[in-house]
Amino acid sequence: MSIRNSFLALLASQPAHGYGLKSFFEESTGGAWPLNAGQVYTTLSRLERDGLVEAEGDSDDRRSWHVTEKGRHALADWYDAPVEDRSTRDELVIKVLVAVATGESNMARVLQTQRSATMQRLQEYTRQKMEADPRAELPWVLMLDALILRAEAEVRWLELCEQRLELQGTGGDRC
Amino acid sequence: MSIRNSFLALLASQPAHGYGLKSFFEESTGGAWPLNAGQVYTTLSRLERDGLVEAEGDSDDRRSWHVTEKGRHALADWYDAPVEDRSTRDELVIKVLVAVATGESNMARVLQTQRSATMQRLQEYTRQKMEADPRAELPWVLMLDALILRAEAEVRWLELCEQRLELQGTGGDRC
DNA sequence: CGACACATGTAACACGTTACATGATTTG
DNA sequence: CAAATCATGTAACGTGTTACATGTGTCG
Repeated sequence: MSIRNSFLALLASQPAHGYGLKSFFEESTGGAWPLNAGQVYTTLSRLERDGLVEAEGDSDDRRSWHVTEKGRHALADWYDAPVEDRSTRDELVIKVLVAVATGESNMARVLQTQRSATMQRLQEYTRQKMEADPRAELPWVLMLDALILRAEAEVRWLELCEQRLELQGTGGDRC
Repeated sequence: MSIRNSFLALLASQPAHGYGLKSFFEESTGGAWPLNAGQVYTTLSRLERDGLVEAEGDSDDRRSWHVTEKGRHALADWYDAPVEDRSTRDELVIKVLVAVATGESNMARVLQTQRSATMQRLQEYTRQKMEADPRAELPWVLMLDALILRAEAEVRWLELCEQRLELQGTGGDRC
């Protein structure tokens, strides 16, 4: 629902045409979620189908979209309700749990591979955060904050898994 | 790909029929990801279509599935490659960033609503973790670890957002 | 002129999800 | 006997994603 509702949010603040929504969405996410141009229009079609947005000019060239009253309600609902916990569907968690459940022989390697990758990402995010200007690139900085905190949590979880499974990490990739 | 690959993982450790896969998957995830029965068979059809699994008995009653050589490769690929970072698509992150980008007036409320909800979850997870037996319910305990670490990271991020946006949290829902 | 941003759209697909229909077997 | 569990499947749908086709305007 992220793209859908994001479009709703922009259109509630001001009408826009498809391409504008694309730019807005990508800027909002600090460029971390690039959209395929086509996706903009499939998403708009679905919003229109559900009566949440309407097109202003029927012209072929630049259709201007605006939110309906129903759309405003849907947006308010989005903002009002806290996002549900989707961690139970997280691919990494599932992968590790399934590996445990099947008695996967390379358990230790799976955990270490992931930990290395996540720590490398962590370094890269941290580097980028130092280079970023919080005033000029607020979305990107907020995104980096999220990315970093998530990655840290992931590393901690992987270490916890190693402990609980009584696996000895090599420690070689710790820094 | 989680369900798909989880099925592959079980079938690589031993052949099974559809219902068995369902039970296995739900036990592996500590019951945190319940499957609709139908989903098992749609997933198996897709795996079969892609040549990753095959059905043993053509009987109507209890078809036994096993993994193919190609399926074993696919599984190895899954285990070998670290899971990509999907945090950039996280609904909460997007929601907050979009709210910031549109100058949403109720920014503070959105953040606080979410923080309250997440902290409540956190409490509930912590309570359940205390009640759980790590030896008898390892999957569920590992899942709870993940849930807790994620929730903690989420709370920290929300607080960081408040700071960066120079919003004063009420602090009333801190405990 | 050529590259790039602007601008719109269709068709097809991926995975996950639900509702629904059906029946056998086990257990209280 | 009734309820729960075991067991299989289909049809339809949701969001997100890609590949593809098409064309205008602008700037170096």
